[in-house]
Amino acid sequence: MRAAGVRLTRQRAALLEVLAKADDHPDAAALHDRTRAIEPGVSLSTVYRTLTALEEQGVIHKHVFQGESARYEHAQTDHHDHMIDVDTGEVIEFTSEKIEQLQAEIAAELGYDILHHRMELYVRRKP
Amino acid sequence: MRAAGVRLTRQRAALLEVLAKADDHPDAAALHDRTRAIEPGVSLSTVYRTLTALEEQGVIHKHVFQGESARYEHAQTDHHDHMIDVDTGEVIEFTSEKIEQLQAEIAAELGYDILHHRMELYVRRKP
DNA sequence: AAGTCAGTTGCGAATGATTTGCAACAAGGG
DNA sequence: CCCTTGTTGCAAATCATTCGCAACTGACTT
Repeated sequence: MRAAGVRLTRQRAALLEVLAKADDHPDAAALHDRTRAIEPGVSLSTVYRTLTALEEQGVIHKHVFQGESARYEHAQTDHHDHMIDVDTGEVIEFTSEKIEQLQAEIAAELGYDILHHRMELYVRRKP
Repeated sequence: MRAAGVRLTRQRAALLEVLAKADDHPDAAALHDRTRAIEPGVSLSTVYRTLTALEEQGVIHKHVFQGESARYEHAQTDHHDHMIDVDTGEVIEFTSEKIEQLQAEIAAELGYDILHHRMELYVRRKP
C-alpha cells in the first residue's frame, strides 16, 4: 500500500475503514460524516483529496448520477452498472455480459475501442 | 408553439435558430456565443433559462458527460445513445435495439420499470 | 394604434460541489 | 530523536448553473 510514497495517516485510515464497511454508495459529505465519527478532526478537503487519490489508484470508483453529487464505492467488486430508483435514490447494481459484448461490437464497427463506459437505468418500482 | 403562455422573444428565436442548425452537441457557453452572433445582447442567464424551458417542453435533450459541462441537442431525432471520443471530445451517436431490450428485461426481472437511461461509451480511435 | 400586464431579460450576486494556496503538522526512514 | 516531504485544516477560489429584482416587451384587449 505504501506504493508511490503515500503515507498512511490517521485520517486516511479512518476513511478507508469507512469505505471498506460501506455497502451503499455514499457521497463525499456522507463519507465525511462517517469518517468524523471515527476520527473527529478530519476535514472535508481531506476527504475529497483522499477520494481523488484513491480513485486514481483504482481503489475506489466514483459515479456521478443525474444531477446528484458524486458517489463512491469500494472497487474490490466485479464490474457492474447501476440502476437508480428515482423515488428512493437507492442504487441497485447489475451486470450483463451480453450488453457489454454488444457495446464492444458497436464501438469496434465504428472503429473505436471502449476505454470505459457508463450505463445507468433510472427506474421506478413496478406497481 | 405558444402552448403554455410562452412568448417568442428575439433572444429565444435566435437560440432556437442556433439549436436548429447545430449538428453537434454544444454546451451552454458555445450556444451563448453562437446566439450572440445573431442577436448580440443575449445574456448567458437567458440562454440557461431558455435551455431549461426547452428541455422541459421536450424540444431539446440535455446530456451531462463525464466531468464536462452539460451539452444540448435538438430533440427532433430518434432516441440514441452516445460515444465520446476522449481524445477529441467528439460525440458519436448510436443505437442498439438489442441493448435497449436487454436493459428492459433486466429491470423487469428485478421488479422495475425503466423511466429513462443513460449509456455512454468513452472511446478512443483504433490504432 | 395605444393600453395592459404577465412573461422575460440582463445584471450581478448567490449557490453548491469540488478544488486549491499556504503555513502548520506529522509519518516513517535514518 | 531528527529531518524531509507528503499531508492537513482553513479559508478563499473555481466553475457551471441558478436566482432576485427592477427594467422591459410580447401579444392580447379595447
